[in-house]
Amino acid sequence: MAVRSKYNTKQREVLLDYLRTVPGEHITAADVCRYFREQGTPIGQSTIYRQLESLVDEGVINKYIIDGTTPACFEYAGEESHADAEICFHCKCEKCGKLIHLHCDELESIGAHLLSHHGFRLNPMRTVFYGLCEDCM
Amino acid sequence: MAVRSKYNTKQREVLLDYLRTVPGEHITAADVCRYFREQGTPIGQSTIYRQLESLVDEGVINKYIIDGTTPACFEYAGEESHADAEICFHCKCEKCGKLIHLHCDELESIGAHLLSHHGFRLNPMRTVFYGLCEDCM
DNA sequence: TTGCGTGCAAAGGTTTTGCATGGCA
DNA sequence: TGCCATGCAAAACCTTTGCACGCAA
Repeated sequence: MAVRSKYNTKQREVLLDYLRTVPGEHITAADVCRYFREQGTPIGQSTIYRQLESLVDEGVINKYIIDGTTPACFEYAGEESHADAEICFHCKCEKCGKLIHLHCDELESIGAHLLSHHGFRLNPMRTVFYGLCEDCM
Repeated sequence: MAVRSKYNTKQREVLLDYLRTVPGEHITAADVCRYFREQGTPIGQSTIYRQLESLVDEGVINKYIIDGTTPACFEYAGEESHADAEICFHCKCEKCGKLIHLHCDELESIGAHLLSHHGFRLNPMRTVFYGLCEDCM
């Protein structure tokens, strides 16, 4: 990973600028489209999809896929060495569809447990806990 | 959960019959459609999607979503009463597609943790851990 | 008889692709 | 100058929905 794209275009630059202003937030491709449209400097959606894909490959942003029916969301991860990258878990309510983002040390430990006891390297970015949220219980 | 559907239609019956013949295999909605079409007894795709959804709700089959662009796949899980069934977690390898069933007290404790600390009632039947298995690491 | 299940067709929504144009190096 | 990136439109894709008809209980 960390394969830089060949060209440094204006679109790539402003997209990165925007992503840097919302670290830790989860935004969709549609959010990005809307943001630049409302700024008066729209970017083609294919460009946005293609740039986001590149940035994921480079490790600059993370991509979260919740399920097949909701759009994928992206999160700025940082451009330095990301040894300190935060792990984010997701809980999705089966009833109201609400998505909850969790940063929790205890949950992070299950990754280590799965690896040491079950020989399985958990990918938290792809893993979603299904169940019932507080309001729907 | 485990809410039986009200009617026992012919389509539901043959769909279940088919699923029972491929336990442990991962099949897509399109696979099911094609199977019955080739059998000469086609079933409408909306029926298939709706029945599969019901069966997931009832816990008879599991649904696995790899990502947003590939079709979801389903796996027969069994119809025994799940009232006293032990809790079973699933790990799916993103690379080879292998599915691992886990019975583990430590993992079960995360359900309690999610409930007490995050107000979220985990549904283990629907939750899949994605990552890499031992062979693919 | 009641109302759920079915099936066709069409919509829905996200993501990808074709292709001509424009811009970076 | 040589490619790559862009952007528009349209396609591709899986899945869901509307609606009339049929069938289970």
